[in-house]
Amino acid sequence: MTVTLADVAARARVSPATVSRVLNGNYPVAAATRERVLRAVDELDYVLNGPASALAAATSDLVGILVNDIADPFFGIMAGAAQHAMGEGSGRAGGEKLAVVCNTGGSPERELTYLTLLQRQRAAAVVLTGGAVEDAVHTAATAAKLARLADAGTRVVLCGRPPVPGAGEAITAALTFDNRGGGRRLTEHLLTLGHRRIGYVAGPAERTTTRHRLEGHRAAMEAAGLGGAGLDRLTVHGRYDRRSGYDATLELLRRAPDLTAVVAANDTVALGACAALRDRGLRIPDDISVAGFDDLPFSVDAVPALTTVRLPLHEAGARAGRLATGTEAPPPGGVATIGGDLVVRASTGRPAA
Amino acid sequence: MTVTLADVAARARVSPATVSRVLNGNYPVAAATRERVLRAVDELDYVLNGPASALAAATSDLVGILVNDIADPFFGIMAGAAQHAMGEGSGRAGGEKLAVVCNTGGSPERELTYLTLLQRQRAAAVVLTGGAVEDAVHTAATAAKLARLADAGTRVVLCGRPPVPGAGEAITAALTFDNRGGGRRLTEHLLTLGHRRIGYVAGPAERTTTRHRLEGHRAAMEAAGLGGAGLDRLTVHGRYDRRSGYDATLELLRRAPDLTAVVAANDTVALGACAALRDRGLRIPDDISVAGFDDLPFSVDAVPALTTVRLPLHEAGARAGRLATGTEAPPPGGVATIGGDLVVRASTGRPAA
DNA sequence: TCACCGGTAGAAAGCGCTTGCTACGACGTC
DNA sequence: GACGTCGTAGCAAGCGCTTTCTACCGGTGA
Repeated sequence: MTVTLADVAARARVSPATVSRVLNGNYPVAAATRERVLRAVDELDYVLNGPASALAAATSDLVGILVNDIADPFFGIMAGAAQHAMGEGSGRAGGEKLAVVCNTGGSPERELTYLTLLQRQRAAAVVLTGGAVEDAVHTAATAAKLARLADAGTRVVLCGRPPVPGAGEAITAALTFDNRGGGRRLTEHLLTLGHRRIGYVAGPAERTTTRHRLEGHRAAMEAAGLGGAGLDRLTVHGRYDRRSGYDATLELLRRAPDLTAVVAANDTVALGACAALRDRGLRIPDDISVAGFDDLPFSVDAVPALTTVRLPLHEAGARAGRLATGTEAPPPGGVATIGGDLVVRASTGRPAA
Repeated sequence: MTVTLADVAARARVSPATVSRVLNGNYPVAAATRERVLRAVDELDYVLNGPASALAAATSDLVGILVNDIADPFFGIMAGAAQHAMGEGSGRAGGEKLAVVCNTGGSPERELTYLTLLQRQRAAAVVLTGGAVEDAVHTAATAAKLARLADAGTRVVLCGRPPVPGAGEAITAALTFDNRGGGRRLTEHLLTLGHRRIGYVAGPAERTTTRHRLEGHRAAMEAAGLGGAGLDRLTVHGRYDRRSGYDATLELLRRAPDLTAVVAANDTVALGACAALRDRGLRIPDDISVAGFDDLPFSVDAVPALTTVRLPLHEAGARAGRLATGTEAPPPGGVATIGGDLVVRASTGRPAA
């Protein structure tokens, strides 16, 4: 029924070995022979059997990209860039990688499940994007899983996620965002404008990204002499989505009606915050300033346009893709920190009085 | 080095066959034996070799989901839902599907490439989402490829894409959106409000989605006696992104400064349109109305909130996922049309005068 | 002219798993 | 007490490919 290597070989009047070599292009084959084989492949519409090939060669061309939320452009952009970068990668014809993205939904269990599935497929590489959950058990489990992947020859690259504690060896390269620095600069911007009562709508408490951004914010606040217990009251945790930003902002307003600025965990949350503030009759930035993080495409279109920290998601994703295919050498020490740029737009201004 | 089935068998003091059967759970194995095998699997931290298993069984647990743009929530939502639905699917332990999403970037070539790659992996199913490119050559190539996939046993399901001409047999199920009907109702809404000079910012000319939505729009216009050649002048094609919506709207305004409403190909484009109108000093909806399509999450947050056609992306994706895993029976005739609901919000109102 | 060599192609041994078929107790039945 | 029968487990033959090792051929330098 299905066409096999042997069929092609028969048609081209060569041995299966030769066909394999033509297809893999890593062994000298006379031009005339190659030609004949290629023609047979074409005529028979032959497609290599991936599993068989993977089994025999003990390698595969599958690359997994794990994301927390596939419906979130933050991940979509990185994943798309990574996938694209891999497509470019290999020069040789059949060398296509099957770059696939797996949606963990932010669940560490699903993350582990996907890692196992990829391990099962003997994936060539795995790219983990986004913040990690900070839970000792899961961190250890993840580290162990990554270690097993690594010594099965799978390349492991982290994109926008800090190095996994205890998995140092296993990781090919880690591209981490300077969330702390970005958070600090963002709040410094607000402080410079004259704000003193600044609320913070944070992401889920147990995520690294959440913690780092919040730490940056607090560092800035403390440096301005605004530290202390009050900060906790002005921080509300939630999910990284619009709805959560909306609710958290309402809660923030309830706790401190005299806020002059709200910093959101990311742009999506900031959008929710804006909606909440508007619904409360507050004008942005006249009555209250709002700032986001990430600079997703829609942020410039928000009304008013969002002040935020731009993360080079596209570049980071592309680089992760190249790292995963081995097209690019890992940074010295395996870890590279990627900074974010403060982008000041219309959603932040001087406080009212 | 790596643990194999045989190692597990040795440790559990049974034959490899028995281990395989325990793992696959499709053959009676005595409870005590099963127990022993499972313990060995655990102790050895054994992970099945996917390629080997796929080769021997001539099936795999890979399911591919093809999307046009992974950074676009329209696709992200469907893909996420599909992936999630597959996770639920199988009751049995090892029955996890590796649902992966592949980003074609809207390129028919890449789509074909991914289909080949999935065919090579002997994927269990393939889900194609989003509109197709209407090009005779590519349509034929796609139909042929789908046919080959189908008779290699791969389930093919279409989600938000019309049936592929010439691939009827090959397709397990097609879930198509009623883009035409939605487009018509949207424009009818505008007409009812009293608009007569309505511009249309369309998507790429050669896509089915674009054509269907536009046809719906025009059907409504013609029914209102507003058909004819003028329609072409009031239609500008572009990509399905914000930037394109911005530019196209400017062009539209240039052609017909007296427009009272703009219908956009989708919500993202509508956002760009809003930005352009605002930059031209027009107020929405006082000076001009704007409508989108899809009802993506951010649409309700736009200022003003976007009037649009809600597509049940989540449900469609989930259903596609179930269809792909065989959890749900295909609709009669293999094709189901999914309607969209008109959602009237603040971005549309009566024309100025 | 002959041994040797670079360049190509083939033979065959797996890669790790699944599964049809066989084997073998332990029962139940006539 | 002999013989089906049922429930379980093992044997062994591949699945389709890669790759090592071997073989062959025409040309070359001695």
